[in-house]
Amino acid sequence: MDTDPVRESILDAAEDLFYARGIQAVGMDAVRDAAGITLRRLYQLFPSKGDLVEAYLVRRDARWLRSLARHVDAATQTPQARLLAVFDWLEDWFAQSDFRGCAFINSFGELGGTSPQVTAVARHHKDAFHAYLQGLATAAGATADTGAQIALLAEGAMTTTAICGTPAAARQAKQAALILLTLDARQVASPA
Amino acid sequence: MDTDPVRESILDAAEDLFYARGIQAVGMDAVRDAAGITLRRLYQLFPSKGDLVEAYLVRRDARWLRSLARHVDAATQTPQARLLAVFDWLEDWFAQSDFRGCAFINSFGELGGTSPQVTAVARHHKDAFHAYLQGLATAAGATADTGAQIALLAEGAMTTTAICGTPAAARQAKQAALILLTLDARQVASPA
DNA sequence: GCGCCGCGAGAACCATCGTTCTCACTGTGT
DNA sequence: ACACAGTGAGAACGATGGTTCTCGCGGCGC
Repeated sequence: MDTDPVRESILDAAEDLFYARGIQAVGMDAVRDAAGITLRRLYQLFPSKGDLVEAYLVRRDARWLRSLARHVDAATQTPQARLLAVFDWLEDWFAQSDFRGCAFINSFGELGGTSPQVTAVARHHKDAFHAYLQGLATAAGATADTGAQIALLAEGAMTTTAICGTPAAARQAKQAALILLTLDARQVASPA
Repeated sequence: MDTDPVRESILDAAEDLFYARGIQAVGMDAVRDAAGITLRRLYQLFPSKGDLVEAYLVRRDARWLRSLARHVDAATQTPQARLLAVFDWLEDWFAQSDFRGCAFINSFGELGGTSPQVTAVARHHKDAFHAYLQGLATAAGATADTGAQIALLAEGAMTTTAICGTPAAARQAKQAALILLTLDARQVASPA
């Protein structure tokens, strides 16, 4: 059910195109060409472009978080290392030649003002990502607030890398996260 | 020259619409209606939509940074307070009812993949903002790297507030910035 | 063999949108 | 008074893109 190969190849093509060029800049014809199918089949599986966009975002959300979690789970030395591994994963992602920022931030910027569906998926994705980071942070002995702050660093690194093209942001964010984390664990800073 | 009232009112209308709905979702007719002028005048002042978009972004860049700098200059108690005032200004911005994130992040997400002009203005804006923060940070006795980290917090707060709608991000970012700043000034954390 | 259902390929349709053109009108210099 | 330059209002044009339709064909049950 979740593994219809035609559906997946359509979503593969749509993801490449939407992520690289933006959603509105990609026509259904381009998706058809890239997927190597007929327009008829495309509309049978996704009755409208909005459905295709939503499916693209939903699948990317699930895969993105799963890939991150796998990388984090691969570095299970300490709870702190798990949290910091997030930024190594981000750094690898940023280094990919086709990196163009967070698909959900981009989609929200493009369609958040007019499409409640896109807004909902983007919000769901960010909520899940931030909750995941807060879980890692609390597991490392920090407060949820520190987890939220570390999430802000990760978000900032994504957009900064995308727009400015500087590869330093991931490492800067990691270093800041380490400081916030160790400080919080030692409770050096007094709470606001 | 810089103060043609018709030109400014067109840019006012375009800014409202582009920022609220996204650029591609706003037609030139909508700009004409909102500005209360004729299409002919519109095209006399901005020969193409691309020109209008670029002028919108360039003006917003200048005004945004000027408004921020004015707020910072109004709080000249200490160099540290100046840097932290940035986050108070952000919090005020985030609280505005029409807040929909950073116009440059949004525009980049929408058109960065296809428009070099939009990419260039967005990059210029982010470079200027980050340089400004790094200047405030070094003035407060921190390193430029700490300034860059604080910039990541600010960027993350913008997108998180826009997408998740949580009003806490500005304060969380401010608190994290304070920690990074004081720690860096005291050189408690060893560099990576 | 023979209807018939579903498919592939692509044209067609319809709305939208960026851009330009028409046309009637008005103010102005002589 | 009159030629004329520029304007407002809106139609028109051309391209694009989402969506649907046509047509010819191949497989499948009787």
